[in-house]
Amino acid sequence: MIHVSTPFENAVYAACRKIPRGRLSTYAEIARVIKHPKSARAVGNALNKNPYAPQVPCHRVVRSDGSVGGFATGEKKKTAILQKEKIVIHNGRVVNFPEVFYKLK
DNA sequence: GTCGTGACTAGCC
DNA sequence: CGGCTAGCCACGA
Repeated sequence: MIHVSTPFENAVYAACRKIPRGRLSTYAEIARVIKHPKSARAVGNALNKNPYAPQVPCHRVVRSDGSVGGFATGEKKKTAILQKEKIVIHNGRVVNFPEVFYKLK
């Protein structure tokens, strides 16, 4: 039995996939786009399952305060990938956060 | 049907 | 700047 994504999760993945390389977004932003502005936490849960990885760039989603946040395979891994995408991270924080931030919708 | 948990957020000290 | 609290939503047990 394959994992069945809920409409909510599907919406999260769809929004996340729109984030271009070299840019990033936040859990709150995705939550806002999918019409669940208060569900940033639920968004994190959906990305944690993320059956579409690495098709869905869930690593390009960080916290609203600019900190990297969590990652299924480790926060460290997430940071490494983001740095590959030319995103500058220092001490677990996105240095130029407002510059690389990709506003959805 | 109820409870606990989590890759969160905004507010307050 | 850092730490703590309450509120929020979806999901599994």
